[in-house]
Amino acid sequence: MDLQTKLNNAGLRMTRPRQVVLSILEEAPVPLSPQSIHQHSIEAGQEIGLVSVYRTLEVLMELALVRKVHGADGCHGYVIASPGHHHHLVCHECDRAIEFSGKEDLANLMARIQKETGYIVDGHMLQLYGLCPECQSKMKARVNE
Amino acid sequence: MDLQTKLNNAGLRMTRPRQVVLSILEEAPVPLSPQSIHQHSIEAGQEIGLVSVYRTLEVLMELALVRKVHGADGCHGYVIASPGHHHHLVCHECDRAIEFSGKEDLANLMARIQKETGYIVDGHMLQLYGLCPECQSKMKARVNE
DNA sequence: CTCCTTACTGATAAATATTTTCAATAAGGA
DNA sequence: TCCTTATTGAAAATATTTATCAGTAAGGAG
Ligand SMILES: [Mn+2]
Ligand SMILES: [Mn+2]
Ligand SMILES: [Zn+2]
Ligand SMILES: [Zn+2]
Repeated sequence: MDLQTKLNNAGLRMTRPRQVVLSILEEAPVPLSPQSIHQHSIEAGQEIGLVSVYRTLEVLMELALVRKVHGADGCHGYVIASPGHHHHLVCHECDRAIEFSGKEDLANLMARIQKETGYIVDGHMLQLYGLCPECQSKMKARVNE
Repeated sequence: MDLQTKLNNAGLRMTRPRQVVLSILEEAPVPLSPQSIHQHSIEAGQEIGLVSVYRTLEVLMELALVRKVHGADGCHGYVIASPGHHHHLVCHECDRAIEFSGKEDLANLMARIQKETGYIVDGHMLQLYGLCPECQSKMKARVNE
C-alpha cells in the first residue's frame, strides 16, 4: 500500500510536505532531527516550514512509517521504518543506522521477566550499538598510517 | 562505595545539590524530568537551581548512578540505577519503572546480528513496556464497577 | 471538470527546554 | 585554618516545541 492510500485510509490528505519529509528520510543513512530535516528540505529546493516538519513527523509516526532512534544518553532522531516490527543498530561513530529483526529472540526473556516481576509485558524497544563496516575500514586505515 | 568516595575518585566534590538530586531519584518510583526534579527539591524544602539539576544529572550519568529511560515515542526521564548493567521495565499506565537484567539472553541475538550486518556490535539498550501489578488491580476494579 | 468542505500549510507568536556566562561560595587537601 | 578551584545560582542567551490563525489546496460530490 502506498503513501497516498495509507493517508487517505486514515482520513488524511497527501500533501507535498508529507512526500518531501518521507523522501528525505528515505534517502538519509542516519537518523535526522526535525531541524536537520528542515535543512535538507531547503537544500533540496523543496523548503517546508519547520512547523510542518514537526506536524508531519507526528503523522508519519502514527502511520508507523518512521521511528525514533534513541541513544543511551539522548535521542538521535527519526529514521524511515519498513513495515512490521523491528529494531535498529546504530554506529556510534557515524550514526549510520540499519534495521534488524529479532522478535523471537526476545520472547523467552520477556516471558521470564513477566513471571519475575508480575508486570504484564506487552512491548519492547531494543537497540544495538556498534561500529559499521565503513567506520571499521577507516579505523584500520588510520592504524596503518 | 558511597557517593562521597565515588565523586572524590573522579576529582569531583560532594555537594548538597548532588546529594539532593540523588536522593530525590532514589525515592521516585517513576522517571523524572529535570523540571520535575527541580520541583521536588522545592517541595522538599531543599531548593536547587534548575541549572544545577541539569549539571548534576550530567555528572550522575557519567558516574552511571542514573540512567535515562526512553519511550518508543519520546524520552521519559531519569531514574536511579543500581550498579552494573541492566534494563528497565516501564508501566505505560503510571510510568512506574523497575530494573531487570538479562545480558545472557541477548548474547545470541547480538552475535547473529553482528554476523548478518558486518557491524561490530558492542552495546545495546533494551526496554520493556507493560502494565504494573498496581495498574492491573485498578483495571480489574474498574471492570467490576 | 467544477464546486464545496475542511484538512493542511506557513508565518508568527508563545511557551518550554537547554546551554552559557560569571561573580560569589564552599569543598576538601595542605 | 588557609588556599585553590570545583561548584553553585542568577541572569541571559539559545534552542526546541507547541499554539494560533488566516490563507491554500486535497479530494470527494455532483
Ligand atoms: Mn530518547
Ligand atoms: Mn543488556
Ligand atoms: Zn559508522
Ligand atoms: Zn502502572
